[in-house]
Amino acid sequence: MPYKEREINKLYYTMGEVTEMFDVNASQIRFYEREFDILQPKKNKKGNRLFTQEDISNLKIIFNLVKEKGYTLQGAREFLRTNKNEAKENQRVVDSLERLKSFLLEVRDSL
Amino acid sequence: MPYKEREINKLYYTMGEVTEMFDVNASQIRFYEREFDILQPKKNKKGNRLFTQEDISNLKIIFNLVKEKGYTLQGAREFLRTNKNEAKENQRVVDSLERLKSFLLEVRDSL
DNA sequence: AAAAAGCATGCCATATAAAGAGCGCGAAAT
DNA sequence: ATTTCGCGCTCTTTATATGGCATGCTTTTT
Repeated sequence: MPYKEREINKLYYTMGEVTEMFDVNASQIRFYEREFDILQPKKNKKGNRLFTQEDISNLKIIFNLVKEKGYTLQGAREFLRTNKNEAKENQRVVDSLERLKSFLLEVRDSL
Repeated sequence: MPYKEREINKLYYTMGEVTEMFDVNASQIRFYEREFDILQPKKNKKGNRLFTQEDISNLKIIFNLVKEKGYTLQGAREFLRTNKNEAKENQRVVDSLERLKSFLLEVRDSL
């Protein structure tokens, strides 16, 4: 009989659990769900939300950005969006700078 | 048209210059002055504001945080309190790159 | 069965934040 | 002397963010 961490690795959290966890009310969670694409909890046949660990994690990030860091919802959205593509963006910047460098060398040589 | 990092910097900027520089209206600048301790432009005998280079620099940082990054004023205040030096340095780099960019654009157009 | 609890959607109300607008005044410039 | 600019002040407006309610449907409890 293998050891299972059922409590810790819960599959799904209910709306009530989530509101208690973050000490907010349900309408705010639903509101955030509308505001942030990354929040997409599953729903059961009845329609009740089933928040995954991933959803909880995303909510933590969002609440941190908004409540601790002082981002607007808009700002938090953009932050999340650009952090997702962080690697891509870095590469893009590097490429851009490389092109810039060779251009500068050309300019210098033409003077 | 040589590229110069350093520009001849004015000692003081008037309210009109500042509002045009940031494309905002005066009440917002005055508002920010109340909201951010860091903003303390001098005033002449008449009471008109004399914005120093330092004030401009601080305004740039604030506008970047609020308009680009999506911070609330409250969030920007806290950010500045703990990251003022880093923010300054970042802004310095950004300014430098933007001057470089416009220089490059001029070069391109002159070809 | 009846009552209560939990959650759904949808709409409206509220609070605060952020920005803009109007005004009368005065100094300086044209 | 008229215009321009900016002052402080106050009032409004707009946007953001959150809360709350009405109603209805299941599930759980009494």
